[in-house]
Amino acid sequence: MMMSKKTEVLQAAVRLFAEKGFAATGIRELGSAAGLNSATLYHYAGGKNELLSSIMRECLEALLAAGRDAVGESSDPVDQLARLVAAHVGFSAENPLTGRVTDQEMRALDADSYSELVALRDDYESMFSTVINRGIHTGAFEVFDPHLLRLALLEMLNGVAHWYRPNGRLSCREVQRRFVEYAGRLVGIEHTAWSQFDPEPPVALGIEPPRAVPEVTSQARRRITA
Amino acid sequence: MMMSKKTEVLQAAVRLFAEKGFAATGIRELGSAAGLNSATLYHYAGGKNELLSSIMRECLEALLAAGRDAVGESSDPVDQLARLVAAHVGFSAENPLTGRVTDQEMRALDADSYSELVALRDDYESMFSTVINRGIHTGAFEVFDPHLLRLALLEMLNGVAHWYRPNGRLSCREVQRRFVEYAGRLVGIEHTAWSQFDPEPPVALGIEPPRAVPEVTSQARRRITA
Amino acid sequence: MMMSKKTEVLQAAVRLFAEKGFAATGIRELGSAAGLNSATLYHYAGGKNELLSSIMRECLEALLAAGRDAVGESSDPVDQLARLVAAHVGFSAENPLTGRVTDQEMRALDADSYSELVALRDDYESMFSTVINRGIHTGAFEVFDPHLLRLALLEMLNGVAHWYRPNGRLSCREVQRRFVEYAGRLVGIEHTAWSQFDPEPPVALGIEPPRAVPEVTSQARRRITA
Amino acid sequence: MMMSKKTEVLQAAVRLFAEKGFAATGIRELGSAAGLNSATLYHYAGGKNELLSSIMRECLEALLAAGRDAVGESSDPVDQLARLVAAHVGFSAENPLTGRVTDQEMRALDADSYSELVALRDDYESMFSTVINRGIHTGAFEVFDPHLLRLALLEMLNGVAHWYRPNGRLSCREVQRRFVEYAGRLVGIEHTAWSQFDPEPPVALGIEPPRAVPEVTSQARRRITA
DNA sequence: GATGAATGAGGATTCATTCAT
DNA sequence: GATGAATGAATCCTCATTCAT
Repeated sequence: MMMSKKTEVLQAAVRLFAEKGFAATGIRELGSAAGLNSATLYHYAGGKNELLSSIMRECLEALLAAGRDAVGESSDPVDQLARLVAAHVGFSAENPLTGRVTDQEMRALDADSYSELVALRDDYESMFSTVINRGIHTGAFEVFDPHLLRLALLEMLNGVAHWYRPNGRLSCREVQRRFVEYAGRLVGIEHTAWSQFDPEPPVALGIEPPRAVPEVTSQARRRITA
Repeated sequence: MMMSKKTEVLQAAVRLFAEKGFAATGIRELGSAAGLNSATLYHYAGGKNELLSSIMRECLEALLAAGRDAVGESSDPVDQLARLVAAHVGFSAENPLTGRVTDQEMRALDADSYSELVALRDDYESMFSTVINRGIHTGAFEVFDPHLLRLALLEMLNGVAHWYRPNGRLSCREVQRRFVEYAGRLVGIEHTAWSQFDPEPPVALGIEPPRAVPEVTSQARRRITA
Repeated sequence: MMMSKKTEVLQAAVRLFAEKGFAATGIRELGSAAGLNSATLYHYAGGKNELLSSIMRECLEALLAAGRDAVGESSDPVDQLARLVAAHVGFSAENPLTGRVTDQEMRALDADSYSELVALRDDYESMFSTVINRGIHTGAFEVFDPHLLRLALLEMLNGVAHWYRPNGRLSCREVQRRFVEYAGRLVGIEHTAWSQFDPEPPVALGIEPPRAVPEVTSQARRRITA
Repeated sequence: MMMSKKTEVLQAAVRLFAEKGFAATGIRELGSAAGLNSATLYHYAGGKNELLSSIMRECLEALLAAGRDAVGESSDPVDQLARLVAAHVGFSAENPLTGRVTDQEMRALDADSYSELVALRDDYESMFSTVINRGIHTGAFEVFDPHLLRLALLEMLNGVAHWYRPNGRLSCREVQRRFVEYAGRLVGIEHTAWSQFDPEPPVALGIEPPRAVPEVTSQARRRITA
């Protein structure tokens, strides 16, 4: 199936913004990465700022939807946390570049987009607070300082986008399961509670650039770390 | 005591790089933030790139030194991990802007500085691997996938620089103690093991800009998160 | 016939480089001399260095071609020398600004262009050596120190670009014939040998700026020297 | 004997102006080449422009004096021409850097210095005109177009400063004698007329930088051309 | 005599963006 | 849809020069 030109442009933007940063990426660079004249790019995507806010909106809306799905599946906080963590990790592993851009380039947004997108992000993060608080309330979790823990947990999860490599040692599913265990430990749950848990496969965004499929040589394999 | 002009320049640079990013910060902006003509800035600090690499070198060397001190205090992996975590958290809380710049702007470095500073960072991170592996070896830790856990732990610790506010709800010392507990849970240690632990107060870098002491209004208080 | 914009730019550059020197000519100055914003200039011609190397390449290639034509017309060294001298003088008189720039700004070239263009120049100059040596070998020339003579002769010929004025006392053709006589004397040939010689009219480069046609006042006439 | 600091500064300026051109030479560069802070340089030599005009004044006055000496030795135009040529060649060979700067950087002078120094140069060059015209008048020279010939001759002589290398194949004295022969041919004199001529050794200017004495290896010797 | 500090002006180049074609 | 041409503003950095010490 053909990909729309606009999607190609967004993919190129995600790739370059993730690699070099928004401010360090030129609009001609973006154009030529998408096979377009820089003027044509305006036709498809508007200026550089709109490109960025489109990316972040797409990312945060998908993340929010995934989070809502996760939480909606069950009313048990233990289950909800597992699903939320797995969803976040899966999302980050499947869309690492988009995730990194969204995480790091908030400051580059113009005022309007900033408030719009911060609101989305806050909505998303509040789901974690809710679940953690309910787990404590039900006695399932034993947490030192839930507010602080939410910050710690989210940073740990966001970090996945920093180091995950699609052809690394661990599959996405394995990383999801490990992180569910880590999260469980952080909230004070026995390991056994998760043993049956089977994470949902993550959603791949249309704007996440395809991973350059590497020729897997033994040398390359050795360098891949996770 | 007077602060050297060079230090003032570095502080201004840290503040702006942290706030807007390296690429988005202009050299005139840096100059005027330090009360200097942009040309004079070159007299003290060389160009923009040297400014960045100076900052990161200072940061990583101090972090490495703090890490070595922490590990050197004891030969018990449980103790070493606690000290390492407390040192990292303390460093990040005391020098959040410097820490964020160092974390996020690696990609902006020229080739030479990049390899120099990556080497420092790798040295630092390998201390965590060493301690984790020793803890597993002695049976003190029970870890699912130590390599992955080190990644998760480091991201959680680095995150402190993202959200810590000096006048927030928790003091640096309190955050240190909490994070030692979190780290302990991640490696599978009983709470009681840490109960006596008293973290070292962190080192404040000369280049970390002084925190703008806020007038504490009720509105501001509401925005402060940790 | 319209002249291409790129050619206009090169003409402006030749004029300014000849008048003020490469280093003393600003890029904004170049732009406005060509009726262009300095940024637009980059669109047509690349940076200042490319402008210079384009000029010199064009000049040396044309000179080399003219020299090869000259030498190729005959196998008699006497004839070859006459044609070579006439070609060089004609070229210098027709393209004095381009010639001066090429002569004087070698040192301003970047390393790559430098070696490329020095090679062209050496090729050109070696034609003189060859002809002089052949003339000595056949007995047509009687020369004290042929190597030194080639240096002296070439400087004399290059000098034409320093003083020639298109509307001066002597036409290009007259200067050519005189210089053929001078060259003949330097290699020890009787005057009569050249009497029939009729020089080729020189090639005008597209990048040589058009001579400002002067209003011929008596004052101006007095200042014109050749 | 110690050299005055001012002389050191002028030597450094001559060397750099000759090598890179006036406009491309920075004042800090000049300072450090003379072992001075750039501010101190102002104490000894005034600004960049004064440095240049000092150099050219020194050069042209010495050249003019040498020319007057040469012409004053005899009243025979044949002899006068030989002495003038020898003096010019000697001067150029002994002071090539100063000579090149003086020749090429006229355009960089401010208006006042320009008229002053052009006047000196014109005085000097008019000596050649005078001698040539007298030689023609007495029947000693047979010249096609004396005005043009003066131009040709002077360019040939000035050229010496472009290629002469002090440790080259030919000594200064040898080059002088050859060029007297060449000049003689240009004005139509029999070789024999010069056979006894013994050129004066040239004057070395105080501002001409000392030639870097090369280690004379066979390889270096091969690269030296004249 | 000597110099570090300081600066406004200007250096070359790239920027994001628009618009006529 | 697509693009070459165009530009003002901004980029980092270096300039020659002055002056207090």
